[in-house]
Amino acid sequence: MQVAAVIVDVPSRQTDRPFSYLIGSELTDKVAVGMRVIVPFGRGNRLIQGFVIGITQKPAAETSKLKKINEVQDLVPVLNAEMLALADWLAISTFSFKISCLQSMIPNGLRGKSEKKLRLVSLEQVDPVVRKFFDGKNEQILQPSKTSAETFKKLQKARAAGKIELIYQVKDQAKPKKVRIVSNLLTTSQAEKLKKKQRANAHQLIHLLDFLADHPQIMIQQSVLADRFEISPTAIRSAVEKKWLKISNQVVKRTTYDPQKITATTAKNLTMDQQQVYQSIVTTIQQKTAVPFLLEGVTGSGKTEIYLQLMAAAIEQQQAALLLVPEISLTPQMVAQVVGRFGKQVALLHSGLSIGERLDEWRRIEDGTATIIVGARSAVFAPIKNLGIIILDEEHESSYAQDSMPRYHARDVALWRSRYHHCPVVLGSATPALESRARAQKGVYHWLRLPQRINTRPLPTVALVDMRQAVTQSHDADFSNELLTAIKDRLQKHEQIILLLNRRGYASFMMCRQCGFVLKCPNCDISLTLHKDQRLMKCHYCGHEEPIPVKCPACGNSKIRFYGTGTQKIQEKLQHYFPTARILRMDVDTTRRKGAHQQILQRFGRHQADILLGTQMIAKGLDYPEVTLVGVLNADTSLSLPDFRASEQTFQLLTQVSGRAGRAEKEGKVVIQTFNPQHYALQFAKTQDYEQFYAYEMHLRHQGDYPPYYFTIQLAANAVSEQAAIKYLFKIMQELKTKLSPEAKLLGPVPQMVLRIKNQYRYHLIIKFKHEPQLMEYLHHLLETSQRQKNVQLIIIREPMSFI
DNA sequence: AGCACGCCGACT
DNA sequence: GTCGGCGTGCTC
Repeated sequence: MQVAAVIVDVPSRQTDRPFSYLIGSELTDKVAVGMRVIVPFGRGNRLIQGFVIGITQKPAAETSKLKKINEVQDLVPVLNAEMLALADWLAISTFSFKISCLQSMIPNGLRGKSEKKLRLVSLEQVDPVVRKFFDGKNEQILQPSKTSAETFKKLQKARAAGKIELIYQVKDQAKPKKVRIVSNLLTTSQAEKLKKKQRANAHQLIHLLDFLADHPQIMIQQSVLADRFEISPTAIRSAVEKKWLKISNQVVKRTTYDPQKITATTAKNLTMDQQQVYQSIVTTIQQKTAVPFLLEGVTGSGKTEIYLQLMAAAIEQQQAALLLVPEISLTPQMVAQVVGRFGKQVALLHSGLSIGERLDEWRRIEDGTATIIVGARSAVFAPIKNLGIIILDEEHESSYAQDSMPRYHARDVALWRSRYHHCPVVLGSATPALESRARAQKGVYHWLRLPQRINTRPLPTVALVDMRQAVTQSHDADFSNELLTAIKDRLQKHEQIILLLNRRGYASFMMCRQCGFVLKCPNCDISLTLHKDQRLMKCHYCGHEEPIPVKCPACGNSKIRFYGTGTQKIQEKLQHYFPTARILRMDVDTTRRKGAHQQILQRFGRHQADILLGTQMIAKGLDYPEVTLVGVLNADTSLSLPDFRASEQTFQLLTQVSGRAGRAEKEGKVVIQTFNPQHYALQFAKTQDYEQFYAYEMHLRHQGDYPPYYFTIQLAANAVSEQAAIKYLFKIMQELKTKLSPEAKLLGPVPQMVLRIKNQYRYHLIIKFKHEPQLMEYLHHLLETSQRQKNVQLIIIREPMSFI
């Protein structure tokens, strides 16, 4: 008998192992490793999705107790041997559930959605609430979020009484797209003849016949016919009736860009520096060796052109290329560059795609139609079969690390795949992550540098403004006179301005000036954030929201104030200073709608606004020649965070945003406002000297025993009882002390930055170590046994982004 | 995660 | 005496 090992879609510690299912005779030859199946699971035999990770032969005697696979969802496996091996490695190295790893490798559209359908069996003596739920129909899908607790209970009761039947089903989320294809049934001479017969005022039909005469036997999408050739649907309908045309439905792949709208570009000549870098890397493509490169190149040093030519080299060898960029850098500009060079063999994967578009792009990669793959973090799992090169641009970007299970870093996955495919990886950045730069130092990565800007244009001048003094002059804590003067000057010259509001670890909250009361979330230990546009106070951790109070909930006084600088407030101020300036604001509020982000950038690019005001998201990958001034309003809010990476992140942000000034003919200026002008991160940002920053920061990391000198692991314990969480971690710490070598360091248990979230107390323990061969195994053992510690949930995070 | 089984309080 | 609360433990 054939038995399949199935990883079921139940993300929990206890179900994180293969379950055996019988492959019924009707499914033999239809089930293969890597396919999605639907299986009954648990006592109620509810149907859920699963992945087949192995098939074995078993004697019939051993299979009597096994359940059978219900259905096979694929004709061809969605996961190949590489992906299954990668999932194994990912699950182990990131302490994640296997199912979470597998799910993150396929497009969302292939992820089955479990649904519960209720069927009314008997109409006799049915509770009115239940009757209302079914609303005249005899089947209804149960949506727990939309069903009231009362209805829920009544439904359960009716089910127990046998009046309702519960049906489980698994539904696909994406459907293939069908389009209407118009086929011309006329020959040129027929069309000409018919044209002469038309009445002179039948403009539409004559126009259509002209087209048909010119394009005999053409098959074309109806929408294209309408858009490009301006043939109205009415004319098409009447032509179909006249049997000139035939319309049929055809399954098509949705496209995410239109190559015809993008101008083709050709390879540019490389400078000597670029040529050298290119040569070192291209050799490893040709020799098919897995060499990791760190390409450290200042902004404007022409990294992108090298990427494009390296990808072309891979294509020349009949291999595919993967380019990873941070989500926010995946702008139409960026896409146009790649598509302009490679045309329709480019596949794009980013969050702006619909489920269906994403599925189609994934299929194009999978079947080998697309060989140049550009995408954000999760594109690192693109099902590319024959990889020639992987490029990770802006490799220091924290968005490459996923902060939910599986907590992977795209860089690590890229390195793994490079070893699997025997192809090089290029990690590119102007400001590499310290870890990467240190590895280059040690020779783990092959270090390449581009120290010169391509046109030898000087970097923009950077001015640090000491806000402690500036405030006394301008009487405005947000704008110094120096910045205001600079803005005024650029506005007069019709040049553009980018203003960055560094809002990391910063939000506007409510406080009573009478009694000092701060409005907090009832479930979490965090103050609620003001969302002016939605007229709500919101909790960013659990989603709790409540109306904005008009008087203090504690003392009833109406002297309440909202603290913290929001982009909205800054925009109002700015408009007050410069009444005629056109200001675009980009923050979470204005970009919530899909595509809004791109829209704002495009408007700014077309110079339909003078000032772009925004948070972090405006700092990346924008290249607007008209921008000659970049202002950073509050450089140090991110510095004050109790996090060992605070300086690094501040330096990277400031360097990056500075690079936005003066990219073309005009010289750029950067004004950075700060309350800590003497801080080294700001001083080095002023001189834009990464190497010096690196040396200094490494010295501090060494002193503080921080990464990259130590590896780190965070053990987080969440529990309703504060004592239980502390006690559990304390027990682990005692045990760890006996297992670890003396050079390993343990910190904690200490409360996490936000002590309580969703009514769970959160503590953690940090392990810093250099070489502990037994540690990973012990931690996995810990997770397996932790399920018995019912009241405490243990989460293990390898190399956490911060310790707070 | 769900779902059933099982053991204690407030109702007919 | 039963209904139903949610603690506990298992899912091929």
